[in-house]
Amino acid sequence: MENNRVKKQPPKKNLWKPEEDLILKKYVEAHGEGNWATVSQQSGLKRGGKSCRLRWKNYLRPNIKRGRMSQEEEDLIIRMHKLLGNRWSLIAGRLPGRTDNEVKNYWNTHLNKRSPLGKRKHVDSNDHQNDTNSTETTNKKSKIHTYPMLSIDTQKNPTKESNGKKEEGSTSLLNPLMTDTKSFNYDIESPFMATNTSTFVFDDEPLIAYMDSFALFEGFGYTQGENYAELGMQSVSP
DNA sequence: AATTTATTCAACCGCAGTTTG
DNA sequence: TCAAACTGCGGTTGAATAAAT
Repeated sequence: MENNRVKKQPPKKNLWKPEEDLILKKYVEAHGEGNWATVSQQSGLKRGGKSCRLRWKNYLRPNIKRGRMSQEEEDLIIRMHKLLGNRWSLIAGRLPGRTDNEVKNYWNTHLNKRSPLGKRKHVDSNDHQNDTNSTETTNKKSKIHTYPMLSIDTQKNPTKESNGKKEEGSTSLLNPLMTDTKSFNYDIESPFMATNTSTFVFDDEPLIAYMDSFALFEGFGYTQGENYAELGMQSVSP
């Protein structure tokens, strides 16, 4: 299925061509990253800045790791997704050489289906935000973020969702929430527990928010086996 | 062998946060 | 202070390919 997908590459609409890659690579190596909006003008590429940035970030930048995820990487994705939800850039930040897009795709195609509740759409179908207009509330940057493990209702947050730059691979998942402790509601769900659909709402910001999420994550001290047992999941190769 | 269905993943889209003038 | 431009993110799409019929 996923093997030998590169054997033949007929021209595909909007797919980057090797010569385009070369131009972009040389340009970035010469001028550095950033200023993506001007790349197409300066380099002659007929691509938008966002497309150039994405191509560089996901395929051209140094130290990109291609190919199958190792068991260790897969385990880490599962564990981190339990903690972080769909924070793909954060998860990818802990996987050297892997991109958020790759992690996201891998989750959606390989791991999500293994979840007892199936794909995210099924997960969402079970929660409050999917009552009626699910497409509005679950897609894009909806104000209510629902993750398998942790969701943060930012509408109840008087401050901005994030007051700082999202730091790729950083440890500041909950840091933005530290700015105001007055009225946060955390809906914590446990989709991996087949019978548990409980929702916990904290009126006060939990202590967890003050901790480095990854230090916390590591501090759980899970071994992989224990972690899977807790998740009700099994470590199964694709 | 031909057709249909399922899967994968690169790329795009829209939104929100940040920066700049 | 504000608006426009830029940047980065997660969700979604759709072509290519594999598998099933």
